Amino acid sequence: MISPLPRDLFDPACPSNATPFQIGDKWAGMVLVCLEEGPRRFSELRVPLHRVSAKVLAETLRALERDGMVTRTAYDEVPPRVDYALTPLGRTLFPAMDACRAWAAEHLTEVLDARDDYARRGA
Amino acid sequence: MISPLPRDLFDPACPSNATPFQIGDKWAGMVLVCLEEGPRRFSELRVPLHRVSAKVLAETLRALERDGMVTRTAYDEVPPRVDYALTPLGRTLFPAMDACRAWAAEHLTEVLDARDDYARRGA
DNA sequence: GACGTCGGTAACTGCAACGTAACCGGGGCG
DNA sequence: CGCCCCGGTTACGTTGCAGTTACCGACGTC
Repeated sequence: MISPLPRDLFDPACPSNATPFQIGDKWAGMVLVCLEEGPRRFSELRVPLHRVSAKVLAETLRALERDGMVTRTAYDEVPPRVDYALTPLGRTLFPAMDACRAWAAEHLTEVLDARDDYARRGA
Repeated sequence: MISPLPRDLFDPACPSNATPFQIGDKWAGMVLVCLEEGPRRFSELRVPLHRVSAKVLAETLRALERDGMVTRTAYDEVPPRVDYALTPLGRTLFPAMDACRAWAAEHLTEVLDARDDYARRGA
């Protein structure tokens, strides 16, 4: 067991949930963040990503595997076990992702204020 | 007239077209890039963004205006004239966008190779 | 009077994303 | 026997995004 994933990515206070950037599809960025500290099993990923159905998580993981961002390792055991880990290529995404998340953390309130102003002007 | 927009953003060689990142929606990032050098009219934006329908471009611009990224200025003239310009907040996005585009420029071939490998393993 | 310009909007259509629920194998366990 | 475990797959329905087409007003031009 590596360290737990303490963050709730769906917390409205979490900038990653409000970033205007996305990686690939809607969930791929969050999956990469969940893998940052080490390999995870399918069902471990489902805990922090509880808003994602198994189907969509499986599709997201296969897309990331296809693009060389993660590796999928199946162990021939009972009960079956599979884990997913970042590749070196996947790790190269973090600087860019961090820049996006930093932008969101810094400017989120400005965006929300702009939306309020816009709504009031329309009203 | 400011300088023209020479790049074809849909050129397969253009990394911005292959970035796994998006800003907001599918087109917003490209619109911001097109506005980087100065204000543009609606129909000027349609030239480099010729793959976007007028409807979607209008929706994208309104979303960016709502979020305080661009300003819309309508001149009461005949024929009507409207232009769009980046706000200071919109300009703050460029460092993060540049990080994303740099990632794509650097790693695009690796992603394409990974896809080829994946397709061959599946075949 | 017909047509073009500019910056859109409205209505319709198709399709991809996403969610839900059921089901799978192959063993362990009560 | 019957049910649980894990890591999914399959079928099916809904939602929302994107594209196409047609149309608008107010004026200039042929």
